[in-house]
Amino acid sequence: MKLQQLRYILEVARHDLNISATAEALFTSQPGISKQIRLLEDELGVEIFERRGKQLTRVTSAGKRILQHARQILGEVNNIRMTGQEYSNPNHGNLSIGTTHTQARYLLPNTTKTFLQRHPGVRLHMHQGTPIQIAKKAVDAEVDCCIATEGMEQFEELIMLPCYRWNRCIVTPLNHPLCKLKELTLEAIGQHPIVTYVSGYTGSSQIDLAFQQKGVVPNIVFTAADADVIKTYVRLGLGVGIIARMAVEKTNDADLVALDASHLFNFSTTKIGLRRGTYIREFLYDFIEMFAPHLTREMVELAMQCKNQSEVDQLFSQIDLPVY
Amino acid sequence: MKLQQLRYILEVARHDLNISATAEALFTSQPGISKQIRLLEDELGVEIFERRGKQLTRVTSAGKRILQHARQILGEVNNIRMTGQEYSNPNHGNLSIGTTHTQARYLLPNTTKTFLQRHPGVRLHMHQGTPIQIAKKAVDAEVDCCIATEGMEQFEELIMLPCYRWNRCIVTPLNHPLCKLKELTLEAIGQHPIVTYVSGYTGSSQIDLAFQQKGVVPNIVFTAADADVIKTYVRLGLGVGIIARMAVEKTNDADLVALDASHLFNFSTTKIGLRRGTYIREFLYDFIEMFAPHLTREMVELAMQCKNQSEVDQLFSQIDLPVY
DNA sequence: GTTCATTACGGATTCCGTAAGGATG
DNA sequence: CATCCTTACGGAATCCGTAATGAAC
Repeated sequence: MKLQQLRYILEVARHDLNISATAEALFTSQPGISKQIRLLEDELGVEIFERRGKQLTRVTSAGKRILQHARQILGEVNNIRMTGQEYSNPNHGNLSIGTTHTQARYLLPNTTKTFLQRHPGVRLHMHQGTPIQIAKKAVDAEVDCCIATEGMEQFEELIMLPCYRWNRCIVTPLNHPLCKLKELTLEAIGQHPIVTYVSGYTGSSQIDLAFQQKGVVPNIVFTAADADVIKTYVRLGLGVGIIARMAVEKTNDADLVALDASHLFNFSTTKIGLRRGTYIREFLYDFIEMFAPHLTREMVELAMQCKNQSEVDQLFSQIDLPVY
Repeated sequence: MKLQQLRYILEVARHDLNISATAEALFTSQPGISKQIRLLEDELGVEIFERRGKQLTRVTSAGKRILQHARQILGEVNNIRMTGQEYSNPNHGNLSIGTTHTQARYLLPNTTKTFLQRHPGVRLHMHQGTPIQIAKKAVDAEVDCCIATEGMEQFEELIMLPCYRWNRCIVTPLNHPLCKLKELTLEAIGQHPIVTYVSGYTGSSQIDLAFQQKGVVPNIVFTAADADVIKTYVRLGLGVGIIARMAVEKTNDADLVALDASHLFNFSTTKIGLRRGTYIREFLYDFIEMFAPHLTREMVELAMQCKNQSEVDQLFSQIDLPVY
């Protein structure tokens, strides 16, 4: 049994059982992969892939188990590699973080700035995308961690650490009718066209939920993936915006009015997602703690040992998260 | 990184950092191992072993971590191998069980007989030894599981599943003064020379404990590793025996009197020890359940996922064990 | 001087890429 | 006939054993 054989079967499984495509992706030849897989199957005495003629049709039952173990093995191999790097060059390396626009634009700048000053040898890579996209990248080990508010729950392999809680505000042009109300209500908001986040982004599900519970059908005329775009359309008079409170800046947004709407929507919690079994380098611990001070190395280590997310949630149930 | 390199560093660590001895044990050459280790260290950029001149003196801090991961990897590699065997030949294979004399002689015969009938393709190997010896074999994967009453607690890597509870009896020659007592007491026993188990065997610690708590100093004239030897010396009139109740047989021991002593000693619990992360083949599940019917496949799987022994103990806290 | 790890080197094996062959839809 | 896996084969790299070298106790 060779490590590459394990790598090959995993990659072939990932590429829909297409050896040619796998070979291309791995910059090697089909016959090479084909042969190694056969050799492994011969050695083990079991077929890992089911074949119809010369086509791989599906993973056998034994294959499924073997793939599971192989995944584990390659994860540990990576951990060994990381251990090597960590000790040979603790201050150098790469840190890849998947985030959404909201985090990258409004929350992370301070953290990253300090981080880069403290760790001049580390190169930081920001992968931006939808929560689901970046969660997938975390699962596939393309990024070391991901930061988002929703969409990560569906990935069993991710451990999610709560970072902070936040709520929304309504942004309107100056002198908008909504500004004159004594009390902001969903019903009142519902009478105006609304501009807000695309479904699946930045806690948008809580917005839908709140309106639904009140029996108000919001007139959402436009949705965007980030607050900057939303604010632009609010400025154009297209409607009132519902965005995260931290996405309003005093200096840049002086031409807008931000009305706090914390009483109208449930709070959302932004989380850091880490792949189970991933190696956490010293500077990643540092980054996490800088971003969310309660996520000390000790807490993160405890959380990483949890078997499922509910254990993690329990671990943090006593902690007061910062509110933005 | 190669699997053999990982195997080599583990074996060298196991052989007190002696590459020559390791080479001999693995039937290969020193230079081969030496070189592969160097190659691995070069690849990782860290020394795994500390050297004084050309001698390996100890494992570096990075090395300790790497060894940990390597252990994990080779365990999974073995699991893949076992999966292969399981599927290619579910009814054939080897089952190695480490046990003490007491189990092998008095408890296991029925189980093994039925087992061999049910699984004609499986070859059963009994490794006999002290509880500590067989626990070590389980840790080193030389046996698939071990069965003993004490001595296994000190091995973190073992998951211990309770099988049954048992207590002792006093065996004497016919017409011995102890037989005439209305009530058997430790004080009475203490007035006769005693023949019992060697320390570390078959719950001997409970015997010491009971006497100690009563303030009686037992006159132990002879100890042996098994009840058969003890009974022989009782027959010779050397003293009264304290042995496990299940070690008395009606037919063979008609020339002895067995006095129940359950009220004098704490009950002991015999357990099956399984190495954490070990692969359990179908027929091993069957063997375990035949030996201890409450240890169903489901229960064993649950127990194997426990992080520490106290979790396991909790899992079985509600279960009524058989008493012998 | 004995033990033990490293370096040097040569033979055998393994790996991997190209090219050709065969099966499927 | 286009796609895709397998077999065949040759060159390159790797592995492993023997022999020689050198450091430590």
